Amino acid sequence: MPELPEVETIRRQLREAGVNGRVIETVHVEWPRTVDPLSPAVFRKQVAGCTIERLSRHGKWLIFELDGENNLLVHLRMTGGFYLSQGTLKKGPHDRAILQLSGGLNLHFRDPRKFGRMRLGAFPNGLGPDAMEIGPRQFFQTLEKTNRGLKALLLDQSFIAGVGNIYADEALFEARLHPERRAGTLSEDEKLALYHAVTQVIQAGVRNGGTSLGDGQGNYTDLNGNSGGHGERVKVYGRAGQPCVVCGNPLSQTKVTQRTTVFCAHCQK
DNA sequence: GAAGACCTGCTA
DNA sequence: TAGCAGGTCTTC
Repeated sequence: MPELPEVETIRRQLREAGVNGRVIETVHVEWPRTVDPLSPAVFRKQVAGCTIERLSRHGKWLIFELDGENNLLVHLRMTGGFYLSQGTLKKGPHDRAILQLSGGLNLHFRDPRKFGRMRLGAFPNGLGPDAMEIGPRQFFQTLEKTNRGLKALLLDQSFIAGVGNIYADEALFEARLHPERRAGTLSEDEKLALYHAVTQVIQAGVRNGGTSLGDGQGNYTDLNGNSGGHGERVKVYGRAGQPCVVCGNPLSQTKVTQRTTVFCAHCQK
């Protein structure tokens, strides 16, 4: 569930909570595959005793910059999230890993579907420029190298890092471009519209503290268990059959690259 | 590309 | 009970 804005919200909240500067004293791994390919024992050994110097992010990866050789790289995948507790450790039902930090702060990595991953490394591999930082030139260059469908391209993290299913649909709607439109057919104006749409949608998501939809179990909540405020601003995702906010025609739903895709067949060409 | 794998829990 | 989910990997 979490895309760039949700990860960024969590990063900011972790920083505000004073996680950086603390020593990781004890590491608990409750679901071994969370730390794959390392064994829990090796992972614990490598992480325990390190200081969290800074928290950064690239795309959907949260980066705990450590004082050792490695950084702790975390991907929340579909249902991952963090919460904090203080004092005596009480494990929650979906906790997959817990870092006990200096000062009695416990950082719980919660992940009902167990897809989330914690890795050790300098930096996550295979990512293109971050969606909050990509410039128009860079965006255009990559766009011009391919003739793939636009939705598939936006979801490709090696093209642009951080866009997921919700924000891809929202960006394509804002740009008035059909999700299966081929990159090679875009006019200069359309390329620019897409660039602005992607950056605007992502930035709006960050400003509003991320997107939560419905109240399902896997739904995104921030560090404090609160829903993101962007859900009510979503114009197409999850609104199939409802009227387009621009033209009033019902929104269409299809599958593109095996992902649910909602768009306005009238407005998006 | 497409399809399956990885997983659980909610909704219809 | 079947179907679906905000993500990525691997294997055709």
